[in-house]
Amino acid sequence: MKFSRSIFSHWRFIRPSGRNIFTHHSFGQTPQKDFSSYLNADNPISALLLTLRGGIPLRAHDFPSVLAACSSFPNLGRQVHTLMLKAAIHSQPVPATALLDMYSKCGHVEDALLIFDEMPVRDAVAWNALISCLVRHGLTSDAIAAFHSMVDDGIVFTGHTLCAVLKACASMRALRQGKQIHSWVVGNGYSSVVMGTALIDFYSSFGMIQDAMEVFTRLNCPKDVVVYNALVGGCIQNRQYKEAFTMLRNMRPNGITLTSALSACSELLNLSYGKQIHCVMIRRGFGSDVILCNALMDLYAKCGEITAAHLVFKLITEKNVVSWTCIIDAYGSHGHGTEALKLFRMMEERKCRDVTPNAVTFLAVLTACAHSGLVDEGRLCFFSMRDKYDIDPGPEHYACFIDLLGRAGRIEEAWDLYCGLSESANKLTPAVCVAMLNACRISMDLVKGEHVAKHLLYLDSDNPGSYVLVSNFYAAVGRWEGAEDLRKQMRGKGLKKEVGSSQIAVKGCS
DNA sequence: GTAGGGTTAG
Repeated sequence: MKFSRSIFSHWRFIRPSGRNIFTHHSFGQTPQKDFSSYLNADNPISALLLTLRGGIPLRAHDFPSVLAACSSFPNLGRQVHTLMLKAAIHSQPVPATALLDMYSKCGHVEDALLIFDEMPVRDAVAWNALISCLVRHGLTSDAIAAFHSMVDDGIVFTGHTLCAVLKACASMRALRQGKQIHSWVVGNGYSSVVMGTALIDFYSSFGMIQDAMEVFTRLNCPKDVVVYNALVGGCIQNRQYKEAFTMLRNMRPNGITLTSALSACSELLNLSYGKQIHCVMIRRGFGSDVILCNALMDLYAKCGEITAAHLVFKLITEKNVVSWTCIIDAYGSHGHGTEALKLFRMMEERKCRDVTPNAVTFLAVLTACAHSGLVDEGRLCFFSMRDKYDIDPGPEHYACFIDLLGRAGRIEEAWDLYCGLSESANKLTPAVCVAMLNACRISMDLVKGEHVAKHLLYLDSDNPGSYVLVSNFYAAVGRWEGAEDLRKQMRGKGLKKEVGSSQIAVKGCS
């Protein structure tokens, strides 16, 4: 790919650090040496595994780092808890706080709270860990209550406390209280880059991007990539794309920055910036990153660059269900149904864990069949959802399949499906009715069509689009008086069909 | 031992 001028050309090549905690995982002949080297090399999981296999016991001060490494492995974490009980150090503030945090990060809130309850002495860090745990799990009012209890207990709160409370304020939509924290932070010299990030995130969540920018500008300490990302993300969430791209030009991005940048490109359908971000991804060693590649692939496909989308797909080393769904949808929505089906079969053949097709994948496959008129393939796929994958087809799958049958003139088969749905009211959605009505229009079936039309107008009586569709149906089958009557009903209700619109970036970013 | 950034497919 050639780019005349890159907006991101000065971004330097830096490989992301991706140290794997299992990298040094091999049990040598000298466990004692391995044990301490694992701990020294910050590879606590391997040290823990040696301990659990009857090796050297962990020392009291080893527990916090081992627990921190267990935050994605709850079963290991529980085993560490048992070791702590045996060593009678489970109630000491430092290891107990680490234990609380481990349970919190593993999603075991009840266990985390139990640890806190059983702590005989609770210092500020223990309280902070508790408040963070409550905020993390959406228990915001409990978090605020805990903050008050902490103060009541005479514990002096810290910057950590205020960051967690600020997050709670954002999710409770407590703007005034959050602003109070801001004033307090400024007045008492609690500013830091972390606090600044929390404040930027807080103001962004209220759409107050100017205030977020002011926090950033006034930040009187070295700015790191996280605080930049918070502001870039805030700008994008608040649709301030120009500001976001200006910031992007003046920073050194990491994977998270690029994720935000790609989401902005997708929102704007801006392929030019997308291609430049693609170059940066390659230069910075993110060329195979599954999340970034999926987003990029989708952008290429949305912009009609199907070959580029496929190239990106091929480069993903660990393709997930989203990657496969994306590429199937890319081909399918551009009328390449056979290619989409070929990819779907390749996906099925993989039979790997995590790459099993899901409901979204099936929708992509059905859409692909519908766009290319592949009736038999579509039918096979529709029925394999339940038979082979135990996925209950949703109304969107029915709508798509009925549409496919309707276009092929298979009105009776479509009707049978439609009638079968009448028993489950939640599946007979306006979209299903629209698909069935179209099928009736194509087959000029007045009786069935009138039945469907009636139901559509019952379900979607305030949607002008439904009246237009029904009116078009009557016109198509030659019932002009019916068509005119519908238009009159629509006018009588004061409904007006909105004019369709679409947009694509031609120059610049907005 | 506790705090800050994003999450991709319809």
